[in-house]
Amino acid sequence: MSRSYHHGALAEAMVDEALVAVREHGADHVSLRAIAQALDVSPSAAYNHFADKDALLVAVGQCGFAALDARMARVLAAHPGDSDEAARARFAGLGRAYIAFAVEEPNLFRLVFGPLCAEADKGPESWSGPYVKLVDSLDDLDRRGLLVPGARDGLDLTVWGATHGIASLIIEGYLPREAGDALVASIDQLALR
Amino acid sequence: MSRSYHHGALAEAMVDEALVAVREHGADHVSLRAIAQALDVSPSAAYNHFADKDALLVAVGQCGFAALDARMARVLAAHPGDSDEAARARFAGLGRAYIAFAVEEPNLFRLVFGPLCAEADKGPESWSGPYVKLVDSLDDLDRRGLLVPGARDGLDLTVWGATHGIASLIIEGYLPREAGDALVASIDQLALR
DNA sequence: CAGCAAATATGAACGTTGTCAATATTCGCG
DNA sequence: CGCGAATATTGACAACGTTCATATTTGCTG
Repeated sequence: MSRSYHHGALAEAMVDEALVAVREHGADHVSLRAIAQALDVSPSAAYNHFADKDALLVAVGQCGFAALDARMARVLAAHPGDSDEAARARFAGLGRAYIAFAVEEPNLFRLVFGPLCAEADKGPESWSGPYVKLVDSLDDLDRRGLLVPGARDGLDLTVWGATHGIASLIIEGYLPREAGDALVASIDQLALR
Repeated sequence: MSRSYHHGALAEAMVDEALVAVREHGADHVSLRAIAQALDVSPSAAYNHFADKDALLVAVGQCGFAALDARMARVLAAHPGDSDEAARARFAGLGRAYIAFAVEEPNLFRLVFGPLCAEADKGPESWSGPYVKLVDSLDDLDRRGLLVPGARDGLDLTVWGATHGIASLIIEGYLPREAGDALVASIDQLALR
């Protein structure tokens, strides 16, 4: 036989394969059977590791979430230091990274923030990654007195919302890619000094 | 026979039925066959009026878009007058209406701004409705000198993005419903004076 | 080392779905 | 009336998610 009866690590292999399929064709238009076939495995083999096709997609979404978090972490690492300049660069970079992720991986972005994955892990606990990075960055700016007075309240909401919204609108074709930079500039102009 | 062989106005009837189904179960989880059955019509009858199942969903999305536009128009009509107060109320009301639509009709909102409908009518031409209402409102505030100096540039982007993003994040469960009001307050605080 | 239970994969099957081709029915116009 | 265009039907097809009974493999325990 070409392969051993047992695949060995089917769960992870299926997530990897599904990840590729999602990035290429979107979470809809992904077939469990096709993924199984690509892995030389019976279609029903998946049900030993995932309750559902949706469960597999949720696992893919968690990978996507991790990728977004890693991208934002990389930005923070790229602008270290205690200077005001660095703090500004970190803040702007976080927003740009968020939008860049959406633009480069729109199907993954849609899955991560779609109804399917949102049901799975709601609440900002598992959301600790990107969310606290934004909050920390804003706190940092605030501590340095770089924020417009009185602007801190609700600013995380506004910034996250604006970033997420612009990212969504760009990848759906409602706004051009340059809108990302314009958004960052506008937020800087509104909230920073 | 219960009804004539010809249904007469199948296209509109199918859109109406599909609209209900989308609002209840989401654009995914909508079956063309089920809609046809609800209308006592053969499954393939739809293909005389729509190229695709997707085409039908796009038509539903256009209804949803019209509903959003109508909601925003109603807000403008509810706060007439030339006063600064009215202008502020119109601006805040537009944002609240956008978010309220998303909260009350999340499945419709997702369809309207999803990849399916976005492909159909991209560009702000057909988008004239809600988008120009926002732009006009901002221009109005600017003309009255109610905007923070220098804030007008890119503010439509930021406001639309923030509103859209908050709406999305609320209906996916990442943010509580109150975030809508907080967002409006935060924008007022940042951009208005 | 033997053997047994748990884990894992298979195959066939079911019901459902979107879609198409061929056919039938109806409508409106000459 | 009759004929073409519009509209609906029937039947079929392939693909899908899912389940069940079965087969194979692994790893632990005696």
